[in-house]
Amino acid sequence: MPKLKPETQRARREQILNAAEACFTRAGFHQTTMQDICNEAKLSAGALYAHFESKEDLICGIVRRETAAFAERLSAAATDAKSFLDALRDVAEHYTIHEPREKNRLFMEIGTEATRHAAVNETFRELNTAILANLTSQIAKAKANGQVGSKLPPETIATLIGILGDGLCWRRATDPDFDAGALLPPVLDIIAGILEPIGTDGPHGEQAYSARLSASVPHDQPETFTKFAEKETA
Amino acid sequence: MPKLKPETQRARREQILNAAEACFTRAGFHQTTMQDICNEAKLSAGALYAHFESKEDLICGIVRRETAAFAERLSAAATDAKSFLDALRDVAEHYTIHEPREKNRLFMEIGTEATRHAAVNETFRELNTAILANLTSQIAKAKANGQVGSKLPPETIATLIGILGDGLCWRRATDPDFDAGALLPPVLDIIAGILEPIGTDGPHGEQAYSARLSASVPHDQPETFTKFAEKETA
Amino acid sequence: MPKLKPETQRARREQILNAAEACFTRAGFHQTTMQDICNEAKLSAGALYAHFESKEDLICGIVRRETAAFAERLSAAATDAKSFLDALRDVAEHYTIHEPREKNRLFMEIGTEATRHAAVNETFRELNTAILANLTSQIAKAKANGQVGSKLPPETIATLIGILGDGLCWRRATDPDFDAGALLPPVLDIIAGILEPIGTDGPHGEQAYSARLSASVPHDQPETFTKFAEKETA
Amino acid sequence: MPKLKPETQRARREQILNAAEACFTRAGFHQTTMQDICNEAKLSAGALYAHFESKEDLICGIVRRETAAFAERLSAAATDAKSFLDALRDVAEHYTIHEPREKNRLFMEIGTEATRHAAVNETFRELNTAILANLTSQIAKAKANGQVGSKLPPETIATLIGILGDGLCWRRATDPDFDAGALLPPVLDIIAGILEPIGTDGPHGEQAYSARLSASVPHDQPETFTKFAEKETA
DNA sequence: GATGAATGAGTGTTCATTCAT
DNA sequence: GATGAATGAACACTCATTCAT
Repeated sequence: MPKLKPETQRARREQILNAAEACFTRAGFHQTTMQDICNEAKLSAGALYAHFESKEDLICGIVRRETAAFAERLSAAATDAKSFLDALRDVAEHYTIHEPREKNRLFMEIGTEATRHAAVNETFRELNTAILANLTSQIAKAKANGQVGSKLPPETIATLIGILGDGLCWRRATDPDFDAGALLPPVLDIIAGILEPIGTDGPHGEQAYSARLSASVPHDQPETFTKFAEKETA
Repeated sequence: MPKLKPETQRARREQILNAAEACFTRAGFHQTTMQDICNEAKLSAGALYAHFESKEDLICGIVRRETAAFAERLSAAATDAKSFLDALRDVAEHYTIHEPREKNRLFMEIGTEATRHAAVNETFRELNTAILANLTSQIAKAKANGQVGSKLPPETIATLIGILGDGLCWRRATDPDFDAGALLPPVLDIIAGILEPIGTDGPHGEQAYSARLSASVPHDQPETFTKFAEKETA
Repeated sequence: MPKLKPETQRARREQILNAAEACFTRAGFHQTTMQDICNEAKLSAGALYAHFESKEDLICGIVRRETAAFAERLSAAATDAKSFLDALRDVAEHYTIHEPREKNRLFMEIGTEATRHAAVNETFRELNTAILANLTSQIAKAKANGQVGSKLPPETIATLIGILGDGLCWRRATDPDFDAGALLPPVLDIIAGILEPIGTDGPHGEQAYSARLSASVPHDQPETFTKFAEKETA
Repeated sequence: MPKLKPETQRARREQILNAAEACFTRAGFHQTTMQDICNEAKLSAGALYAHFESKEDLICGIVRRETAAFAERLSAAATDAKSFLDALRDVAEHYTIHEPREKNRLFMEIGTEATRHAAVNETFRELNTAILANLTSQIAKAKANGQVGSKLPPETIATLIGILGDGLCWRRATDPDFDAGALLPPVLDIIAGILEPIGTDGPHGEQAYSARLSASVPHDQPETFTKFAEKETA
C-alpha cells in the first residue's frame, strides 16, 4: 500500500481530532479513554496512533486547533465588524452564548492540562502569546490613529481584555446559572472604559456601549492566524 | 488506643488535607495517587480512608477548605481595610502576588474538577454562591450609603468583580511570564470604574486608584464566613 | 482488673458467636467483615480478638455450635419421639421447614469452608463423625432388637440417611421454589424403605409413612451430644 | 493482530475457563485471585478481562460449562445406557468415582456462590431447572410406557433423585473417608425403590440392583442438552 | 481488660500503548 | 497501512489484625 495522500492524512487527523474533542468535551481528558476516541472516530487504536503518538499529543492537537480557531474568529471578527469593540462583542457572544457551556469547560480543561504537561504547555503558550500579540498590535494601531485614548500600554490593555474573557469563560463553565447575556453588556462597557475611545463623553455616559462605540474604534485588518491552523493540519 | 479527642481528629484531618493539597498543587488531581498523599502525610492508606471516604471526598475537603479560607480572607480584609476597594486589593494581592503560582493552578484544578464530579461540583457551587452573596451584600450596603454610584445591580457588580478575579488567577496560573504586580493597579482601576464611587471626579481621572479610592468607599462589617471553615472542621 | 469470671467469658463468647452467625447467615463468610461482626455484637475489635484468635477460629466456633446443636436436636428427638423415623421427621421438619432458608445456606457455607481450611475441616469432620456414629449405634440397636430388617450395615444406613438430609438441605438452600413440605413425606418413605421395618407389609404399601412406621422402630436413648456443646463453651 | 477467528476466540475462552476451574477447584473462589488465573492461563490480566468482564462473570462461565457438561453427560448416558437406571449409575459413577474429589468441592463452591451472587444464582438455577425438566420428562415417558410404577409425580421423582445426587456429592466433597463405591449400589437400590419398576418382584428383593434393573426401565431418547454447551461457547 | 485507630499487603479492575498478523 | 488482541504496571480502595493508650 502506498503512502496515504497528504489530503487523506489531513482528513484523517481532522476526523480523529473531532472525535477526541467530542469525547474530551463530554467527559474531560482524564475520564476519556483512547478507546472512547477510537469508537467515536470509528477507527482502530493502531490507526489512531499512526497519527498521534500519545494521548498528550492528541491534547496538543486539540489545543492547537481550538486556539487557532479562536485566533481565526478574532481575526475574522476584526475584519467584519464595524469597530474593535464590535469585534470583541461578536467573539464574546460566540464563546459565551452561541457555543454550548461544554465548550467553556473544554477550554478550562485545556488550560489546566497546560499547567501540568510540558508539551501541552508549550503549545498552549505559543498560541496564547500570538493571540495576545495580535490584540496588542490592533490596539497599538488604534492608539496611533488617535482612536484609543487610554494611557495604558497596548499590551496591558490586551491582557486586561484577555483576563475578562478568561474570567467570563470560567464563570460560565463553572456556574450553570450564569447568564452570559446579562453580563456581556457591562463587560463590554468595562472594555470601553479601558480603551477610553476619543470623541465620546466618557465611557460611562448614558449611551449603551454599542451605540457609543460602534464607530469609534475603527481598526486595521489584523494579520491572519490561519497559519496556526495550517500548522496543525500540516 | 482509645477514642481520639475530637481535637486530635481535626488535626489529623488537617494533616491529611495539607498533604493532599501539597500533592494536588504539585502534580494535579489525576496525577496524584492516594499513595502519594499517604507518603506526604506519613500515614497509611487505611488511616487516610478512616477520615476521607474517597479521593473525591478528599477533593471536596480541599475545595471546602480553600474556599472557606478565601471567604475568610475576604471577610477579614473587609474588616481591616479602610475601604471596600482596599479590601479587594489586599485579597487580590494575596492571591496573585504573595501566594505561589501553584496555588492558582490548584484553584484551576478545583474549578475544572467541579465541572466533572457531582459531589465536588455541589461543594464548589455552594461556597461560591455564598461568597458572591457576601460580596453582593457589601456592595448593596455601600450603595445604600450613597458611596457607590453605579446603577448596576449589586449582584452584577459582584459577578463582574468575580470574573476579574477568576481571570487574573487563570492568567497567572497559565502564564509564567504574567506580572501580577503590573496588572493589579489597572484591574483595580477597572473595579473602581465599575463602582463609580461618589465624590471623585470620575473613575478614570488622573489620580492613581489608591489615591482616589482609599477613603471613598467605607463599608460595613460583613457577616463572617467562619461558618464554612467550621463546617469543614466539624 | 481481675480476670473475667468464666461465666462472663462464656456469655461473651456466645454473644460474639451469635453476632457472627447472624452476619454469616445474612451475607456469607467471605462477604462478612470482622467489623460487621463487631458492630452486630456491639463490641470492639480488640474485645473480639480476646475471645477468638482469627476469623477462621470464629468459623470453627460456629461450626462447633451448629453441629452440636444439630446433634443435640437429633438426640432430643430420639428421646421424645415415638419412633426413630418420627425423630428423623422431627429433625428434618425443623431444618427444612421451621428454620429459615438462610440457615440452610449457612450450612452449605460451613461445609464449603470446611473444604478449604484445615482447622475448620478438622472441627467439621470430628463432629460429623460423632453424629454419624450416634446414628449408627441407634440403628444397630434397632437391628439387634429385630425392629430393622435391612441387611445393610448400620453405618451404611446412617450414611444414606445423612446423604438424604444433606441433599434436602442443599436443595432448599439453592432453590427458592423448593417445597420441603411436599418432599419430606416421600423422603421419609424412602428412609422407611431403607430400614425395612419388620412387621409391616413392605415399605411401599398404601399406608402413609407415619401410620406404617410410627411404632415399628422404637429406639434406645442415644448417648448425649451435649459434650460437644460443652467443649465449645469450655 | 487482526480480528481473531470466532474459533480462536472460543478456544481462548475455554483456556481461561480451564485455568479458572483449575484454580477454583484447587483453592476455592475467594482464595483465588485473578492473577492466579492469569498465571495459570499464561495470559495477562487485560487479555482475561477482554473475555470475561469480572470475576463473577468467570464464575458464571464455570457454572454454565459445568452444568452443561453435566446435562450433556446425563443426556449421553440416557442414549447409551440400556436403562434409565443404568444411565443414572453411569453418571453417578462418573461424578463420584472417576472424577477427583476436588470436582465435588467445586460443585459445592458453585452452589454456595449461587446463594450469594445474583448473576451466578440466575445462571445456576436456569440450568438446574432445565436438568430437572429433562429428568422429569424422561420419567414421565417411562411411566406412560408402563415401565415405572410409582404413583409419585414424575417431577417429585426427579427431585428425589436430584437430592440423592447432591447429597452424594456433598458427602464425598466433605468427607475424605467417604467410599463412594460402597455407597453407590444402595443408593441405586433406593432409586429403584422409588421408581418401582414393573415386572420385577419388587425393588428390595435378593438381586443386586444392576441385575434386577438392567432391562426393566427402558427409556426414550431424551432431548439433548447440547444447547447449553453451545450457549456458553456462543 | 477494653478500645478503636492504625497498618499495609493485597484485591479486582483499567487503560495507554505496542506489534504480530 | 490497518487491525485489535495483548500487555502489565498502576490504581483506588479494603480489611484481618495489632497494639499504644
